[in-house]
Amino acid sequence: MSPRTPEQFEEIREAKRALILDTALELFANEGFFKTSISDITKKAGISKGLIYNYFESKEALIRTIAFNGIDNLLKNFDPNSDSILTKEELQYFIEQNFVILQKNVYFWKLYFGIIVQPQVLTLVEKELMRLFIPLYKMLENYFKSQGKKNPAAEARFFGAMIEGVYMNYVMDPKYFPIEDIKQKIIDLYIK
Amino acid sequence: MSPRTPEQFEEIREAKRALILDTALELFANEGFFKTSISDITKKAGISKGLIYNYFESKEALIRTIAFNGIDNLLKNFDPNSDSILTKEELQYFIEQNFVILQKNVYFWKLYFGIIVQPQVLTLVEKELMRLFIPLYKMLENYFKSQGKKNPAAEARFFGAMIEGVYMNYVMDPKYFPIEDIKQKIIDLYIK
Amino acid sequence: MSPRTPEQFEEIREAKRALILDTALELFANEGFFKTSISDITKKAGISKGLIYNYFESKEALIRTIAFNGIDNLLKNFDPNSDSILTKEELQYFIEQNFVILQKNVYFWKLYFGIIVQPQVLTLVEKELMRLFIPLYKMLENYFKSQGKKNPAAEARFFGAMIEGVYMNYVMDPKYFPIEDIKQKIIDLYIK
Amino acid sequence: MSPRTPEQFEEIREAKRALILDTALELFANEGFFKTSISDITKKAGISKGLIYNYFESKEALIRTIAFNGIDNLLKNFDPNSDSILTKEELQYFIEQNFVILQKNVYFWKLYFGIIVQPQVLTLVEKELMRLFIPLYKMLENYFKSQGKKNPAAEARFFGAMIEGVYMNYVMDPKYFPIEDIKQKIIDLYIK
DNA sequence: AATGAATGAGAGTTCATTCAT
DNA sequence: AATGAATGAACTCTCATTCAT
Repeated sequence: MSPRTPEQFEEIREAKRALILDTALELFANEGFFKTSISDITKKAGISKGLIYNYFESKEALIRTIAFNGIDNLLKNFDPNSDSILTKEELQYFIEQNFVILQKNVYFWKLYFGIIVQPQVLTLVEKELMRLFIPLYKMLENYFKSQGKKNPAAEARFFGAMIEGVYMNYVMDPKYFPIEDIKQKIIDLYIK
Repeated sequence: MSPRTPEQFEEIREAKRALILDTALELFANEGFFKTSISDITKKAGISKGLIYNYFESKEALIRTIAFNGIDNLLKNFDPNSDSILTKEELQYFIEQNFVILQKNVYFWKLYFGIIVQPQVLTLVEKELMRLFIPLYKMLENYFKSQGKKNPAAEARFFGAMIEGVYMNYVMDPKYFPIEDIKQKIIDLYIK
Repeated sequence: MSPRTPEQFEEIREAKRALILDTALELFANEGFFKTSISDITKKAGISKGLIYNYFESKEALIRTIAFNGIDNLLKNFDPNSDSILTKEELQYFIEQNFVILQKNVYFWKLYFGIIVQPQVLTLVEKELMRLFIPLYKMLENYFKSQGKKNPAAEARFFGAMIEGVYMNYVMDPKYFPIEDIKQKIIDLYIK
Repeated sequence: MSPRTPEQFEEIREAKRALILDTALELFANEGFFKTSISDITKKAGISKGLIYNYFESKEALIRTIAFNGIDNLLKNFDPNSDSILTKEELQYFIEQNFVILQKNVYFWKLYFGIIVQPQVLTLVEKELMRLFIPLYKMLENYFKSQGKKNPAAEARFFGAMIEGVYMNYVMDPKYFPIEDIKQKIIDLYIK
């Protein structure tokens, strides 16, 4: 008869919040942000339409939260120190980590591509996403400079574009894309 | 004041059709398919809302036409003969052609990425787009086989993914992406 | 830690009830009935959303209670005996009392005008409000009749309308409305 | 078969616009702005829900248009020249005009009171409404000054408040409010 | 061939109210 | 007595599409 304790409420909130985020991520990733209605999300999550606004201010706030969560989660796995220069072994580890992360976060990467290819749509999110990759590019640039490359910035951008292309092809067709062979190919290319 | 000949009518129709397609392509590419309303297109094209349905059955038919036109236009520039095997010189030409086409069709490629990253959205279009690239992949596979590569299919997919990654980075940031350096880098990589 | 007596419970209930009524009055008056949500009230009162329904059946019941309380409180200050006929001195006192009450209950009067100008909205409340003014009108009518006025009913309604107009202007702009001058003007007008 | 001429379209638009404005004014006046939904308006006007947005940007734009139209229409009947000073005869005409206007625009005045008593709701409209009455107050002030009144500003505000009170009582109960008697009473009061 | 007024389904969002605790 | 998560109906607004002219 007595009300739930604040801790109980907090538990409920956390669980429900996570349910909404997970459901929304899956739908946004698979169906696209615009094709996914709030109704779609609440139906799949088994909650009422109103409840989602108890947890998120708006549909855009929802995707922004998802995007930032994803990036946070991502960067935890990298922690690139852009000042120190990578050794070849560390680059190999970095590449391999990339593939681990890719395969563990397919939904997130689908969403990521859905966002970046429509810049005007979610400007804020997109700008933030970009900014988060800057340290990674810096790190790569430093590495290529240390390797005596003539144009380390271009090398870094090529590396990034290549990885992004591989990511995109994988998330679009994870079943048949020869991800292992391609990982090996990239390692051979950069680690000799 | 004399009545128009059937040929003149046809000319007018063709011009209007092209106007609609061009306008829609630009808007779809820059603003995204969902953010672009039929009204946006007719306003920018200076025509009435009804007229667009005189030429296209629906908004989806419109984007499908644009996508197919783009692909057609694209393949004209390649005309890959998947039976004959490329020489190294031909591959170099193929790569260079790729970059020419990329830079000549930025709008189309923006649209392309907008479409493929949301498969469920425009299933038909996406399926067709994929199918059109099969001969190119076949051609690449044959080439890598002729070069004695162990896994020519994976090599082809890697090549395709890499190109796609470069394309995507270029269309998102054509001003600063070091496209020339990267073209050279790819040529060096594959042509030695 | 000793259990509370029934009297203490009653005290707590009364205090909570008053808190809700005061908070709601202020918000209804300043922001309007429709613009004020139950959430707004509970937030400002520092209570939970459920609690308000422990004290009031519905949002409409809440405003109805507020309106009736206000009127009760008002009439206590007048206690017009509609049978006995006012002297000039008593009318002057009545007028002066009016201005005291106006300045002491600005929130209530704001709410009052918010309610009466939208009759269909809160029919019940509005009907009740009207009914409560009948004795005042009767009293005024009697007074004007005793003063030999040809049309005492019209005189009473004019008096009422004038007062209402002054009230409305005051609550809308209490800082700059020259309330004292106007009180004097009315006294001069009716008391000679 | 040929499309309507621009003139025909203009005619249609004007007629429909007027229908929407009239319907909305009646509903806003009688039921209140918040109680009246866009659906209520379109249902009563016999049009589809979407159409209203072909003519007005939003519900607020709709009430703003109605309010400004009403004021425009009103001021046309006054055209107060705030520099020249009214004679007694002109003041009498002004008062009589007031009552003509009141009785011809009952819906507008209901709406007017609905708006001004909820200042926070439609700030913009309300501010504008107020501004439009300034010349009238100025004119009254000048008149009372010319009559040798000690406090012409307060006299003007009292006059305005009294008129407003009468207006409000009339629109709330036009059937029984003794408007003619009260008009005479005011004329007697001010014209002697 | 061309117009744009009109439709209506469905979107995102709000909020009075309920209810398990 | 008290909590706040949860509901669902109703809201404002959008937009692809239709159709009379």
